[in-house]
Amino acid sequence: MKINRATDYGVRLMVYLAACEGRVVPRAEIASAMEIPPEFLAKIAQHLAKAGLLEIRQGRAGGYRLKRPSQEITLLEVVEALEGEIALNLCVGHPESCRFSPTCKVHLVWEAATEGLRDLLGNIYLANLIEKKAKSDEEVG
Amino acid sequence: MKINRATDYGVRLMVYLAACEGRVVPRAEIASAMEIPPEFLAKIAQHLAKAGLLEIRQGRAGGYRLKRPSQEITLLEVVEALEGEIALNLCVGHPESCRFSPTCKVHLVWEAATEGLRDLLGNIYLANLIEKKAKSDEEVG
DNA sequence: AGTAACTGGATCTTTTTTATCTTAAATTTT
DNA sequence: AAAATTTAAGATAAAAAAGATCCAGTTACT
Repeated sequence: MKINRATDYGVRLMVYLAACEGRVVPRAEIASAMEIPPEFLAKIAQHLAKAGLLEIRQGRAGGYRLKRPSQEITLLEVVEALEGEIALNLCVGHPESCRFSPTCKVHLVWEAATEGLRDLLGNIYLANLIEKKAKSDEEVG
Repeated sequence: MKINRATDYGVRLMVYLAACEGRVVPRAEIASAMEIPPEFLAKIAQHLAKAGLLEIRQGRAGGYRLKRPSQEITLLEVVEALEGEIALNLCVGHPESCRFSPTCKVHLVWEAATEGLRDLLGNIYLANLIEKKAKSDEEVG
């Protein structure tokens, strides 16, 4: 019951991009800053791109960039882009996988827990997750 | 981000035992009723026994039985007996595993989500999960 | 054209999960 | 005490998933 490494990396990637505000960031920079194996990062980025969460620029000054504003991308989207829809047990979302699920009270618990988790992650936006750079009027004023 | 099969089986086992109200239930019966490979079930039961959740009777009329009343055993205990303490990401419970965690806002999210999940499971008791047999005064009114 | 940067698919290694096999021990019945 | 039944505990194995890497090909800037 853990997210996998790819998801962890993917979240780091997205948060890093959010902090870069629209700049096209080369993969090597992210890999080094976030301590992610660069080749693995490439794969993760490709998934996130297919899910419409980031934009890939190929060619000489290529790299990655968020596709949408960081205020509009939730952690849930990032996680589910990489792991598929969250389901804490097989029977969640696939009741047919378990003969007992129609009458099973545990099934209901897994569903409730899954929903709770999805709700929580669905209310957190990348913008909430970046360390705010000190801005003059915030910092001094 | 799923419980594993052993945990699913373990929960079924515990709920089945809860429904059997203190009877010593042979492994074969549980395995067959709950559709769990018997040898695998044995391993799971051993774990749960070590965690003090069930009692194993060896020998001829042997089998398994809850160690404590079903009103006092939570789903959280069962899950954590089999998977270790729930932690949705490596960094939860082991902040030293990630260089970034001291300042990482995502870390806080994983912690909050983990706590949410543990709370939910910690408030559900085996007794809540068994199908009540129709009792005359409940059923007929 | 030349170079820098990413793609997409294949491959490979390691780890985890799931399951089984085997010998031994415990307990009840005869 | 012997026999029958039932589980223990450790080893092993098979399958699946996770994590990582490689490379030929493509894109785009200068």
